[in-house]
Amino acid sequence: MSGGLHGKVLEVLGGEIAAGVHAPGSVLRIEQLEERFGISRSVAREVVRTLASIRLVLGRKRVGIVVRPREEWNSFDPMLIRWRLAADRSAELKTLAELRTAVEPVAAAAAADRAKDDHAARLVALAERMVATSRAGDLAAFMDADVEFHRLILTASGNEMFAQLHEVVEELLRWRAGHGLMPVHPRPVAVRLHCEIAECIRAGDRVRAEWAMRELVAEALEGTLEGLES
Amino acid sequence: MSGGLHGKVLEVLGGEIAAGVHAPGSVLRIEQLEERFGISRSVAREVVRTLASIRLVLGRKRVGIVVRPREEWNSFDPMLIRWRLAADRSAELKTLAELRTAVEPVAAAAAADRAKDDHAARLVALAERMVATSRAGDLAAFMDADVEFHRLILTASGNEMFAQLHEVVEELLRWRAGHGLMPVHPRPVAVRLHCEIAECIRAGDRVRAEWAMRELVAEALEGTLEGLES
DNA sequence: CTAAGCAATAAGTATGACTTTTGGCCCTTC
DNA sequence: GAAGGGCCAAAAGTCATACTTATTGCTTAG
Repeated sequence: MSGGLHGKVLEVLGGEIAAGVHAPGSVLRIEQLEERFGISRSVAREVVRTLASIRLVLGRKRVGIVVRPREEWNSFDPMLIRWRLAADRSAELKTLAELRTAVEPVAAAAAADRAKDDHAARLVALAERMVATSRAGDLAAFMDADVEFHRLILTASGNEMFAQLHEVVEELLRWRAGHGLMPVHPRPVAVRLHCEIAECIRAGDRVRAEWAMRELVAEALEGTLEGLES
Repeated sequence: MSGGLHGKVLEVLGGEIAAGVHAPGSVLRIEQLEERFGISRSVAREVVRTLASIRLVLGRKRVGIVVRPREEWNSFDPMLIRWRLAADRSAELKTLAELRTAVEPVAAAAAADRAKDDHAARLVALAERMVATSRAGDLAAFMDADVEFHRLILTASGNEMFAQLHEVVEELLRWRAGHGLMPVHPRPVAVRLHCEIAECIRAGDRVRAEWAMRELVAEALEGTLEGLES
């Protein structure tokens, strides 16, 4: 991922495959990669191994490195998500927004059941901070609080898979803000819902927490889809 | 994954890490792996690269291969899911069941919007088959139809991430059946819900499809959690 | 006691040789 | 001429070794 030859080459080649430069079924050859990137066999092979673990490619003897069909790719891999955001931002954002719609309400319900007291307290505090920053028109601070709010719910859900999606939610939130599609003052209804969710989780009311979150993400999805028209 | 030295070693080492044999923060060394498994440097390094791509480990110069904390692991990776099912089946099943609860209702709604006619028709046919096999007491055939039913909805949702979860759902369905916790005849209410879902998707009624699916997965989650007591 | 520099260590990279699998070709056979 | 078996070459897979680079912890000088 970070510096190092492996990371650089991986980034380029993975990005290309994710972008569809190499059609599914087409084959790459290790030697070809060595020449193209001026790298040694070891690095080329390790890059291929990494791509194989994301299920983007499959090495077959006497054939080469074949690009697998998209539906077999491991779409949850963070690297692949990055590459696809770069390649076709709107399609990937749509997919991610829909996933968020599915997960966050259930995560909120779980958090209402399982959140520790200090987590719940922190949630309430964050909701209050959102009220304050919203009134003050401090959008940057509002966004930070929003991101942290959702991250906290996902981790407090006690479900590791939910927790892992906090990066996805953050990406969605920040993208939407960065597109000026959010009004100068966040919508009051959204702020109110955040407060309600925090309160329900603190009170252990899983049903209402889930409902409020469902309302919130429904609105957010709508907004995101509208934003994708441009 | 399959045969080959790489796959074998990966399976063992990955399984160990997932099972907690190597505590987070502990370090492995490439040379150590070479000796232990009687493999060459290349294979050892490629195994480590694969584990690194699942975010189980992180190679650091002058230190070694350090095991990352659980919350950083890529819990959606199919390999890791397998390893965790093997290591702590009930915990992982609980996590997966909860994920399913979140995703399938939204997938059903999306399918109601986007399913092609032939997919919808196939869904209705599968629901009918479930009625028939249920009446006949043919549990194996019922299970196959059930698995295919959910797989079809997830792929028809048009969301690649949802589609990818069909293996998870299949695992859950088959596990529950294989535990005799399912009555000899599937619960009539469940069969009815499958029919309703298929019909709603065919009719393009996203709201009712989502609701019916929510009922279905809620019941399934309850059943799974009960089954996990034993 | 701090900061600069040095040395040992382990991953990372490079290279070349050897092994194994497998897809295609050819040749036989019915 | 279609079907089957066996040979060959190509490409991944594996191995062994040498060399490079970054980093940590120690040592030394200020």
